[in-house]
Amino acid sequence: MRIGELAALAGVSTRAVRHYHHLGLLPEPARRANGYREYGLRDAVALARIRRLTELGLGLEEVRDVLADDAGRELREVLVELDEDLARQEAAIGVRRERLAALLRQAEEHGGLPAEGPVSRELAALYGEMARTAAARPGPEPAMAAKEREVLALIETMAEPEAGQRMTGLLGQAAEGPAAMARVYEVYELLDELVAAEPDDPRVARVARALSDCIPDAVVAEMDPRAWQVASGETEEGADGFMAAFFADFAPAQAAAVRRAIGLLAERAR
Amino acid sequence: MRIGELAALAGVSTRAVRHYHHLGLLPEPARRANGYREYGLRDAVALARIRRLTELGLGLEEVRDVLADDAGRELREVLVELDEDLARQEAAIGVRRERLAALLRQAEEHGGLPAEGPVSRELAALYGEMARTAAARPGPEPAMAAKEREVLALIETMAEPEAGQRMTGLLGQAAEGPAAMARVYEVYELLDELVAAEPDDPRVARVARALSDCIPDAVVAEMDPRAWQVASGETEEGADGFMAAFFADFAPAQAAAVRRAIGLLAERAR
DNA sequence: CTTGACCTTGTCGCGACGTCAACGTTTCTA
DNA sequence: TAGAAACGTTGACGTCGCGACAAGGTCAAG
Repeated sequence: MRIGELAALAGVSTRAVRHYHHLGLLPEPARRANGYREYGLRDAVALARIRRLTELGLGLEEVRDVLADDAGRELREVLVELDEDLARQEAAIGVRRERLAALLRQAEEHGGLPAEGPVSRELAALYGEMARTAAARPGPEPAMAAKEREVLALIETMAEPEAGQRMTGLLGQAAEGPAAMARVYEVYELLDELVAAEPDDPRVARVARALSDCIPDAVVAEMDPRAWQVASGETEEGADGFMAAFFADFAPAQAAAVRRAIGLLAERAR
Repeated sequence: MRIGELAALAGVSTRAVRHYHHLGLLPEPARRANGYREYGLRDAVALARIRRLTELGLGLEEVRDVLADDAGRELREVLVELDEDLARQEAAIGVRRERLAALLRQAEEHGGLPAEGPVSRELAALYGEMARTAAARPGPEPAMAAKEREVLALIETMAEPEAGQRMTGLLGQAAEGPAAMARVYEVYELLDELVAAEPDDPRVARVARALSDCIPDAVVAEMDPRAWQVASGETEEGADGFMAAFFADFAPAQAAAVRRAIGLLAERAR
């Protein structure tokens, strides 16, 4: 047999056969006078075994080890290990398919794939409300509003879906209705004015109070108690660094205002 | 944020972030005076979206397309396609795991993994019988015996398990018992003598008859009718080329003897 | 003699980064 | 104040199982 016949017999490519030679998986056979490799049934048997092992999912190195040791002991271990690996892969694929199915279902129920733009329908609704409010107000939209959208999107993409959507839901409840959202926008403008201020600017306290006043008591009562630690700066170094990034993205005076607002909310929660 | 903080926030490596920059997935942010990249929450949002898409299994090129088009239409198509792909992978893994489980089960029932050495327990038994016969006979084992083992192993590794094991079972039945196997070994020696003979050597006919006489009528009756075509040379060019390799591995006179033996069996089958 | 199907060796490419290398910057510590 | 540890920068190579191509040599048939 020449290499093409051998390869066809085993159902692999000639390139693969040469590759196996190169890796030492399959011994190089004798050559004809013209340099062609000359194979016998022995080689077909060996190649078939290689192919069966690779089809089981073994890497070529593993196949070589198994063929070399030829003990049978090691093969069993490798196969068991391989099966565990396959089980993990299968589980991972299952998870991904479930998430895909969830995404596609959600996309059909209310158009809008969560993987892009606003994540959840709650957040999409909030974005819509903000857009309407901005359109109804004179002048350009406050820069703070855009930043707020970013923060919310980040929270939803990074936190567990449950927690993220709960938070968005709370905020949507806090700014429910055009009037409430209009007040929020006024606070955005106040925050915008702090962009170049010092952290000890007297306006910081007033903005913090205005921000706190935007949140109704019902919402404050349901907020995550861990949030109150943020005001004291405890979480800045710990956890996932999210809050650090959050505050670092603000101007100093803005960060101070937000921090103090959270402190006010903490007091109200008690 | 510097790149390490961003990466930690999103749960990826800094290398991955730079990779995304390189591919144009994530825009290069402004640099500090020292050349460090400076990131904001915007980038964290973008990176989180990239990560979610890649975790769904999209390739980076696909992610870039999706982010660029931002239509949502295309994303749905990609996701559906991806789900089909995952389904295929899942099925393939399932098949592999089933085969693995079958292998391991068989290995426990009677030690000996089919992926190495003799394939089935029938063949292992046959090998054992051959070894005993060879030990009981004077002189070295005929070369033909080793070749026979190779052929049988090849058949079992390449054919469907069912057909291969049936064939081995038949042969085991044909050479059942020490006396029968001893007669087979005598035929092996006759075949060995033909290694340098011409195809028209008068011994060819006698060897063919001896070979045919080794197979009892009960076995002939159960053999695959397609085998009879082999004697006429019909299958040499068709099918999978296995028979071509089979005969090519013999010396010309040996091949002729086997072919004529099959012809004799075909007559007996009628 | 050409054509086309085979064979030879050798090298690059893929996908999503990991992992040096060789160097500069910042920050903590003795 | 020096040095070390821990960051950052760009660039290039390694991974895995071959596929694809280059640039030829060999062989049977028309």
